[in-house]
Amino acid sequence: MPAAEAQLADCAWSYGMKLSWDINDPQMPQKPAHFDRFCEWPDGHVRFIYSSDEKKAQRHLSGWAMRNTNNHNGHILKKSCLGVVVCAQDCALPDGSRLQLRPAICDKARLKQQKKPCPNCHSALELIPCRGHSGYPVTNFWRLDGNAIFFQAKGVHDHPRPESKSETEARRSAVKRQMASFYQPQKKRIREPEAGESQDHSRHFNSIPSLENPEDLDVIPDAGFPVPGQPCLSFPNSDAYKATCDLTTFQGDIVPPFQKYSNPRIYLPRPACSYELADPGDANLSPYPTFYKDAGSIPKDADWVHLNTLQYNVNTYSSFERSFDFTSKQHGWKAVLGKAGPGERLDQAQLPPEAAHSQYTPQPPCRYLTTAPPAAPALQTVITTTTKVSYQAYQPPALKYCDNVREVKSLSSCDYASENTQMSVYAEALDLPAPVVTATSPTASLPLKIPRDCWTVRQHALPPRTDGVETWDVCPSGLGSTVGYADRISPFFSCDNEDF
DNA sequence: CGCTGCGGGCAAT
DNA sequence: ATTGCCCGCAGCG
Repeated sequence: MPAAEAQLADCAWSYGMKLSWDINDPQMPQKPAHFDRFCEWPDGHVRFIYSSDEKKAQRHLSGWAMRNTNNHNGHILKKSCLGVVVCAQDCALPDGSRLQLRPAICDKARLKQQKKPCPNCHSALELIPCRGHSGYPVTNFWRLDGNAIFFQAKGVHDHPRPESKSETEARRSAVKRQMASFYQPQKKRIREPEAGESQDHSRHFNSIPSLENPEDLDVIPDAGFPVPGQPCLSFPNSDAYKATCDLTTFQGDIVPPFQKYSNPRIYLPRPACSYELADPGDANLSPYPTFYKDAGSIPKDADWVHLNTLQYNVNTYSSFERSFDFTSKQHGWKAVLGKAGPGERLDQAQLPPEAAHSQYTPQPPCRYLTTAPPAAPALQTVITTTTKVSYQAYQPPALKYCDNVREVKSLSSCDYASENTQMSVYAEALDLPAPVVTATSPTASLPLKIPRDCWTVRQHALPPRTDGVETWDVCPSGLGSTVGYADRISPFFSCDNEDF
């Protein structure tokens, strides 16, 4: 897996953020010196510059479920996030994680999808809309200019990651094959793994955190979770990564897949830029042979059929969430939003974004990287205040400058990282309320372990924009990272942005 | 059948 | 004017 790791490491570095540009600029940077590796899970206010030869950029792919949004600008493709489909009852999958399906992009298909029952507990499915951009869905912008594809994201996803597109597709194709083989009379039930699907799954199994009592575990997060500041991290520890790869634990849905590790430290090695399927050579690692609990009642729904795989594929960071009381936050969020079924979106849309943000925020590791020590009461205060600030900041683009570096430093009880793993972040992006919650979450009681316990945020003397926007460098210690850290630090900066 | 991009149209700000 | 979003259409796999 060295190649994949290298890829991730590359992906973690954003050239696009080093340059000063906005997707709406009349002139894009001409002839970029080099291009960014494609990042499948961009989060936060990030910008990438891809080569126009980059296939995935050409197709405007994203791990997030992004749908086309008409912005009446033929030159800039805008997409907005659909969120994630979860079980309305928040039921636990066999491994303890939560269902997180990829919302169908097509409206009709999505409605249909939401009418289906939870493949795990048969209760309703529920679409968690994305409100990561000041109450609106996170938006991604694509613009082709010359030999470069410019990508800009606005907002921080305030929901878990859905399945990636490749995972969904793999699952669908797997279902087809599954059904095809099942309906062949006397066909053996223990199906042989098929390269096309197993390659994907094997990769994801490799990334499965092993756990029994997630709440008791130390977690070293990486990009397996929506990470505004580090959407594409490399594995912090490849040994640990391998340590979670005992595939024999996935050979049945009765045996808890993680029981072997009663008290492990969890590494969440899910590749953030996992758009490539793994080596088909791992075909024998497919979970399918032991898939069905009851071969006599094979569901026809793709989500059903592939559930066992899905739970590993899509929830590699669910254990992380649980480690941070994710579910309770989710419930709190639901409480605010009211009960919802399909079509809830409209109801939720009526809510002030502050409510959603302050109640429901799956907390990316990087947010915890700011090991802010405040206790819960302080958290509440900050949430209220900063969300307001953030929201206000979003309207009139009156710039206040982010000049308090010390506050940033105080966010992380850490040393300072090496210079060559830095990324730049524009202070202009500091506008989102969502990270406020997380940035101030007390981590002292949380079982989180941060890689090298350190992030660096410092003012950056990079190409000053004429509009007075300043640039910041943010870097996780010892790790290449990307962007969006601004979102985490925004509340403390009380920065307004220029509202891209 | 679903994904994707396009573009008309509407409503709110 | 901008932004968000709904809708339908067409091309594609």
